Amino acid sequence: LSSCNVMITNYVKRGRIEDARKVFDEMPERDVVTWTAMVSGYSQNGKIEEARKLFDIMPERNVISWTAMISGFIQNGKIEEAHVLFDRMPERNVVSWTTMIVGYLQMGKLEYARELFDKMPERNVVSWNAMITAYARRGKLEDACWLFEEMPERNVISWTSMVAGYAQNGRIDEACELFDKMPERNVISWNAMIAGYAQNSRIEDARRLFDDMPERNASSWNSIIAGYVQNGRIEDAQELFDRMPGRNIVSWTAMITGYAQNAQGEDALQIFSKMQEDG
RNA sequence: UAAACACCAGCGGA
Repeated sequence: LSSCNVMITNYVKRGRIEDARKVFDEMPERDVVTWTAMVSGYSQNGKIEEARKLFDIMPERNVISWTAMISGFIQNGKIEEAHVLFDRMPERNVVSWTTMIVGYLQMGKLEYARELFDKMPERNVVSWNAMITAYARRGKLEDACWLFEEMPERNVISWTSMVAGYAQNGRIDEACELFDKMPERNVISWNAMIAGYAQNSRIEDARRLFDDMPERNASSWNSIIAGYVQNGRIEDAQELFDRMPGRNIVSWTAMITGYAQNAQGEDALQIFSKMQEDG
């Protein structure tokens, strides 16, 4: 039973919902985890009606099943349906509340989300982070900051959200100050800071951070490359591009548009053919 | 083994 559940989970993760369904159909017995995994799987693959169908006929539901269904509606832009279920569910936990709040935040209804946040019986670090991120993204940095200071504990996501918020709103020095104070950083924190510098024409600062990073992913490389491209430093971009391990479609496109914008149509075309050779 | 949060990385789409 649980090995079938694992298979379903793995298929869903890889977007192979039909295969998941096959396993589901052939199982001799199913438990609430099985059903919930399928509901979640259909939701994540945009098949919300199918998810709802299963949800309605599943023999038993727990708070996770309800929340999964709510999350499905939200992911598919149906906030009202989500709220109806939220009101109807027999018990709600902190995840249910936070899911609902995120739904409203994604729709830009910050005031209403905040009401729910204030009303919820208990909050955890994810609830706080969701609010902070939404405020920060929309430039309400004072609100974000207030919550950030108010929250009982902060994790790397809380810090990164604040840094990204300042960086995205052009308050790059405040972002930097916060970044320096971070108790721990991961590659996403570094990337947020690098993108902030690159976007504010502080490409040298971006480069310095990039060189100091303990580890880099494709996003790190592409951010710095794009930064050079945007500042017309196509040779520097090219140099990094050549050194970059595991170039992806984003890297290639950045370079091609870089050459195109610099009226070097020939080079752009050359890169394009190289990309095709590379597969 | 099932539900919620952070990097406006390039181009494009509605």
